Amino acid sequence: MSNGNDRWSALKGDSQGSDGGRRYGGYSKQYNRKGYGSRQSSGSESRYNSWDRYQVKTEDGEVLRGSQGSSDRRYSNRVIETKPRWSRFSDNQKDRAARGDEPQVLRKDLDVGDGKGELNPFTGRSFSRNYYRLLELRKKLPIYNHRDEVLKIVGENKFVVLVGDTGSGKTTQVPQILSMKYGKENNKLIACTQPRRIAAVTVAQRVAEEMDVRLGDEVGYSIRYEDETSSRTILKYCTDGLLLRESVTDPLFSKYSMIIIDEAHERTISTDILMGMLKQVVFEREDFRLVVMSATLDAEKLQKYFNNAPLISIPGRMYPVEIKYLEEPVEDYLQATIEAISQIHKEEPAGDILVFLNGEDEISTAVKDLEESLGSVPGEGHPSGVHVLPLFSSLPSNAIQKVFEDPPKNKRKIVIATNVAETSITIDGIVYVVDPGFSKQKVYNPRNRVESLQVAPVSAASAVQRSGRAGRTRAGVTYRLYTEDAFEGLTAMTYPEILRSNLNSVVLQLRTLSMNPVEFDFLDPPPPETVMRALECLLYLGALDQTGQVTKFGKAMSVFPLDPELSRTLLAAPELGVAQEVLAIVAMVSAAPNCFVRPLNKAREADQAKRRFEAEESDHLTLLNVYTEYMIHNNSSQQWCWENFLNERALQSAAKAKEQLERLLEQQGYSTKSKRIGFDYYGQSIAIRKAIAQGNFMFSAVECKRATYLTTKDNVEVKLHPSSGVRTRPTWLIYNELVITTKAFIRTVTQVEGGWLLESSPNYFTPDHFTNDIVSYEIAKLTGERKKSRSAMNTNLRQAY
DNA sequence: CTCTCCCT
Repeated sequence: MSNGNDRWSALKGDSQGSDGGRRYGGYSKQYNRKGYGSRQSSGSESRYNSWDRYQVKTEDGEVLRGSQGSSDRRYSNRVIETKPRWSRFSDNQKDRAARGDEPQVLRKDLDVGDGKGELNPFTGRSFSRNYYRLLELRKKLPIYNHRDEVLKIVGENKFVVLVGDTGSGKTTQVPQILSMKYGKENNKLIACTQPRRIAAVTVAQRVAEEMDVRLGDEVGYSIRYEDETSSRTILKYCTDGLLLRESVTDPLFSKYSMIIIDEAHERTISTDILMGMLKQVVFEREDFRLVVMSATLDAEKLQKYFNNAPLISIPGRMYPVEIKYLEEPVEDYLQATIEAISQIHKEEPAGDILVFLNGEDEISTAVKDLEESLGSVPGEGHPSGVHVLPLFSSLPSNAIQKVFEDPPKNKRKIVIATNVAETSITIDGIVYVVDPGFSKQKVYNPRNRVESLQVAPVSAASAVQRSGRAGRTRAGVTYRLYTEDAFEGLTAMTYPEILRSNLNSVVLQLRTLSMNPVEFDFLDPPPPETVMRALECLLYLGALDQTGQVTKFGKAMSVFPLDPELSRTLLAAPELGVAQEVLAIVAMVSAAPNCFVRPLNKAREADQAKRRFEAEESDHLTLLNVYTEYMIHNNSSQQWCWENFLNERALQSAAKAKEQLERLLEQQGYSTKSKRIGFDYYGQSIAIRKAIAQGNFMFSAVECKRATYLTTKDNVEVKLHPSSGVRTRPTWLIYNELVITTKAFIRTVTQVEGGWLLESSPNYFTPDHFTNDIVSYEIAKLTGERKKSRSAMNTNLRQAY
C-alpha cells in the first residue's frame, strides 16, 4: 500500500457490518506528518478522506520546506482584533430601569464581598491579603459586572444557557457567584462539569483560592480516583463522565441543587447524555436548576433544546492576539513546529510558548528534540535557553503541576500539550501559541460502522480556542502552521462525539434508568441503527432480556466503569474462582492498554524483557503476569519498570482501577477472593480464559488459513499483531482490539476453546447467524460436536441405568 | 513483523 493511502486504510476495510466499538481502531503506520493543507503525495480517492477538501489542487505550487531566515516570506501578518460581543442583557442602569427589571439586592453576607474588613462567611475569619489581590483581578473580568444578571436570570428560570467567550471568566466566576446564593440550599451542593480532569482540578484550586477557603472544604473537585470534597462542600468541580456515572446510583441527582455544565460546545459524549438526563430531572424535581455554559455562537440550538431557555451572553476579554498563517503549506508539521519554536525563541520578545501536538509519543519526541537543540541556547529575553515541559492527561499530577510553575530564571518555558490545554486551563505567561492544526480524534466511518482514532484537522472552533490561549495574560501571537485558505476550509465545529461512537455502555445505562434510548431526547440523535446495534449486543451479553428490560445481571454490569463486555468478564470470574486474576486483567486492559515501552533504539532489549512475562496461550495472561510482578516490586517500582521496559504510569493507573473495580464487585455481593485450591497452572489458565470468553465472545476470530484469522463479527481477515506473544496457533481466539494499519491486526489475544464461546452465548453462535461460510462451518462443527457429545452422554446415561 | 486524544 502506498503511503498516501495508509492513513485511510482503516476506512476501506471490507467488513460487512459491525458496530466496531473501542476495539476497532485504525492507526496510520507511517505517521504522515504532512502539514495541514499540504498536497498529498499520492491519490487518495476515498470519499471518506476528509482531507480531500483541504488539498491544495494546483500542481505547480511550490511546497516550501520551512527554513530559518525565510520567516518574512513564510508568515503573512494579519492582525485579527477581538471584538467584544455584546451581551443581550446589557448591564446598563438606564436599560434596566427601562425594562423595569432592576436586579434584586443581594443579601450582603452572600455577596462576593467587596468591602475590606468583612469576614469570610465560610471560615468566619477575615479575608486574607491574597483574597483581596485576587478580587481585584476578578473585578476586571467581564462577568463581574454581570453578577446580578446571572443571579436574577438563574433565579427566575430552571434552564439557563450562558455563552461566554475566552476570558469572560465564566468557568471560575459563574459557579462561584451561584454557589454564594444557592450553595447551601436544602443542604444540597452545586456541581460544575468539565470535559477534562486537569481542568476540573486546576479550576477548583483557583476558585478555592479566590473564595479564600481550603480546597476540599467549601470548594472541591471530584475526578476518578480522586475525591477532594467533604461534607462542607458547596461547590464541586468534576468531570462530566464522573457525574454521568453518579446517575447509576442516584438517577435524580438528588445531592445537587444545581448542575452547571461547562464547555458544552465540546460535545463530549458524557456532556450530551448528561444534558438529556438533566433536562428530564428539571421536570421531575422542583428544587433543581440547570445552567449550560458554552463558548460558541451555537447558543440558539442549546436554547431551543432547553425549551427556549433564556440566554446570558458575556463578552470575552482578551488581549489582542495576532494570528500568523503560513503562506504555503508545510511538508512536515513536526519539523515546522520545531522550526517555528526555534524562530520564536531566537527572534521574538520574552514570553512562554504553548504548542499543540497529537499524542504522548509525538510530545515526548518534541520535548527531547527541543531540550537538545535549544536547552541552553540564548533567545530574545531569555539568555539561559528554554525549559520544555510535556502536558497530557496521563501525566502524574506533580508533572502536570510543573506546567503551571515558573520556569528556571532566564529560561523560556515551552509547554507541549495535547488538546487538554485547549480549554479551561490558563497557563500564566503564555504569549505564543504554535498550532499545527491537528488533533487525534475518534473518527467514525458510516459505511462499515467502524470507530477509529485518527490524526485529523481540528475544527475552526478548536483553532480559535487554541489561539485564545495566547492572549490570557497579555497580548500574544498564534502561529498557525497552515495557510489562511486552509483555515477557511476547516469545519466550523467539532462533530459531536456521540455521532461517532459505540453506544453499548450508554444504552445499558439508559436502560438501567428505564429510559428508552430510541426515544431519548438527544441534542443530536445518533443514527437509530447504532442504538439498535447496542441493544442487540446487550441482549447477547445477557444485560437485557428479549423484551429489552434490564436483567438483574445487566443491572450489576451497569455499575462498573467499563464496556459491557468487560463488565460481564468481571462478573463471570468469581464463580470460576479467579476473581483476583480477572480483576487485574480487566484493570490492565481498560486502564493500561499500552504498558509496554519499546524505544526504537532498544527494541531488542525491550522485546526480550517482554518475553519474560509472556504466556504462550494468552496475551491477557501476559498482562496478568506483568501486573502481579509489578505489585511484588511495588516499593521499587520506578527502577523495576525502567529495567523491564514498562510504563509505570500505566501500571499505577491499572492498580487504582483494580482497587475501584474490586470494591464495586464486592458491593454487588460477589466474593473477590480467588480459589487457588485445586488449581494447577492450566486449571487456573483455563478458568481465566473462560471468563474472558464469557464477556468477549463477540470479539472472537477463527483460523481460516495458516496464521490468518477471520473475525466472526464482521468477517475481516486478520493477522496476529506482531506484539502478541501467543504461539500456540489456536483455532479460536478472543481479541481485545482490531487495528488496521499496514494490515488488519488483532491485538491482545487469547486462545479459547470453541465450546466455551458456545456456552457463553448459545443464541449468538448459531451457524445461520454468520454470513461467512468459513465462520458458519466452524460454528456448525462446534454445535454439531456438542449435539454429538450430548447424545453420547445420553447413551452413557441409558447404559448406566 | 508493530505502537492510542479525552473520560468513567
